[in-house]
Amino acid sequence: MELRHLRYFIAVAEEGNFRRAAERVGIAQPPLSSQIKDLEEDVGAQLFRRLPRGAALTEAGEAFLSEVQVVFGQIEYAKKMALRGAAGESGRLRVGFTGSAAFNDAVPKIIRSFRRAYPRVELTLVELNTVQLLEQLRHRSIDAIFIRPGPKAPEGLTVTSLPEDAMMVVVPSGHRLASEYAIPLNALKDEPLVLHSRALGPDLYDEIIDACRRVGFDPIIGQVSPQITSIANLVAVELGVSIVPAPLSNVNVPGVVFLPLVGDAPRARLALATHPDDHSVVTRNFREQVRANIRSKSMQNDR
Amino acid sequence: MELRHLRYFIAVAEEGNFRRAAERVGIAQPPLSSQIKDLEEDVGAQLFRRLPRGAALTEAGEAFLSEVQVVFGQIEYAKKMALRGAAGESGRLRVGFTGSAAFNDAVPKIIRSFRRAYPRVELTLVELNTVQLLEQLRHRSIDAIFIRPGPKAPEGLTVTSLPEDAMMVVVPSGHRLASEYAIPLNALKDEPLVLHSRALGPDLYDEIIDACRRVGFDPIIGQVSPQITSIANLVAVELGVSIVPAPLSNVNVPGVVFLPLVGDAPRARLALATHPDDHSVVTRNFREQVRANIRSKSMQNDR
DNA sequence: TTATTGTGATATCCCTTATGTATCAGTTAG
DNA sequence: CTAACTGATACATAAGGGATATCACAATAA
Repeated sequence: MELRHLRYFIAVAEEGNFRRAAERVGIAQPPLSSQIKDLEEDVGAQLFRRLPRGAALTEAGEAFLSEVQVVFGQIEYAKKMALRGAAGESGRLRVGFTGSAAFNDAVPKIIRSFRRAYPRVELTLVELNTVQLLEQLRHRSIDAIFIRPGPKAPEGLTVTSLPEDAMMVVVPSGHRLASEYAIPLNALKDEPLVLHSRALGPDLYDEIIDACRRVGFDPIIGQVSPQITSIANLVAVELGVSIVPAPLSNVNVPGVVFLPLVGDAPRARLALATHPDDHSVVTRNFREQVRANIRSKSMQNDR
Repeated sequence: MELRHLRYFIAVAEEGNFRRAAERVGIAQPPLSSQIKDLEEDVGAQLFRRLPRGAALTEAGEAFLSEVQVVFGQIEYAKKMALRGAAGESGRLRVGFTGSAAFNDAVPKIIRSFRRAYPRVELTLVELNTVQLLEQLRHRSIDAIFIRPGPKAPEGLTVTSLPEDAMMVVVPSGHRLASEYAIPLNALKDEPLVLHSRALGPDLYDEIIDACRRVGFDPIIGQVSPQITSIANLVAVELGVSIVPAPLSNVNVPGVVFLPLVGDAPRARLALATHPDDHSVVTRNFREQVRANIRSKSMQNDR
């Protein structure tokens, strides 16, 4: 059976007359009769009752018609969806981000604006540490990740840099530095530093250590935090002080004070990375959306 | 576009390889490439990304596939429904009946058993008077009717006779005959007779008048009832007595008594009529069901 | 009745087009 | 580099969808 058979069948059913139906579908009557006959053989039932004056649907034909009419609509819909897919307006996008990136207000803003622009794209969000994110991205089980990279971009990935975040010092409320407005980095040289495990995010870890060394001291590593987001909580119970990306100060943790750094300070870079072999239109659109957001953000024109 | 294109497309999508897909659909690889190309042109988007090692669906292809897969299932379903339709297992049946036929217990029993046997047939029930029923049947806007015909069957219709009902006399509770067990018809010769309008059911009307004449009197026509089913109510308010098909005595009307007739009495024939040009399998099945019910009823083997 | 008209079915030829064969161009492995 | 895959291209072939002419049948008109 071919769609042709169904087109002809519907024409005859609607015209109730082979000759007119033939004219309508643009062929002569005899081949139409022949095609209908073929269809009836395929279906296994007579679809029309041939009358001296036209043709009427049998019950089999009625039943067949009512089911078959939707086929063409379905195919049209399939074509439409294919075009949408080609435009990246539908599909799937799996986005990963580190805990520290999540608190950067640009990231949720980007996610929101993408969702508005492509509401038919099925969006999955995953929070993992940087190492896991990079691994998943290489396996193509995630399409795009927000990470905090080191001074040089990760190799073998397509990277789009986002505006850097400042870093802030976190000290317990009762700490001697708590009342300062801003402090230089080397004010921390005798303080035990609460840091996340290097294995979770080596670049940000190294950035902090390197910055300390640049200003002339080797930091004392205190408690190791299992997640970046819980550093403030460890500081609150006076296990040390820490240095975190500024957006983390948005989290309200009682018992800690966030202080800006002056002078040479570590940088919290933020970047979007995608797989270089990923030519998916959805991913491309997402990267484009990120760039558009960077532009509008730098113009203070977001939302 | 033809179904062939979709079959080929699905094969390539599932195999991820033109050569294997070609083998699977039983053609050579070059024509397969050509057909897919035609399909892509028709859809207006590239459906496959041709890789050095096989072919992968593009996003357009993914979207197209997910919509197109149901098409073949739909067509198979259409074929199945066509065969069901051919067997009279689906379709529509419009059944009409007169008010007096509705109270014959055979009629609802037949409807019920047909519904059980052909649950997919869409059954419509209409209650009208005999004249209207006949008219609708001739226009083919009803498929089958239960009527109370005269001594000779209506002409130009396919008629199946059902068992006759006895007729009973209805008198007000306070009537002088109310205490009898059974009465002869001519006991009513001086009583005004409540009858339905002759226009609603001329055959039953004539049958009653004729029976009275056979036993030697011309009945006095009293109140004319707009419907057969309300005759008992008119009798209850002492507008006269009446003669009705026995099944109507099942209706509980306070203030009336139903009495059997002895000797020569009018007959309440019951018949199913269908249109002779109606070769619908559903209608045929319904007639068959009626005959089966008559047989089982005569054996007291119903339900 | 007979003639006419309109219906779908049949017979036959033709030509479009789907398919097959041979081959090419590109990439990946060994 | 060669061998072995991949899909694309060029061209020949033949299957079959379609056109034309005609038939058989029924309803209608004359």
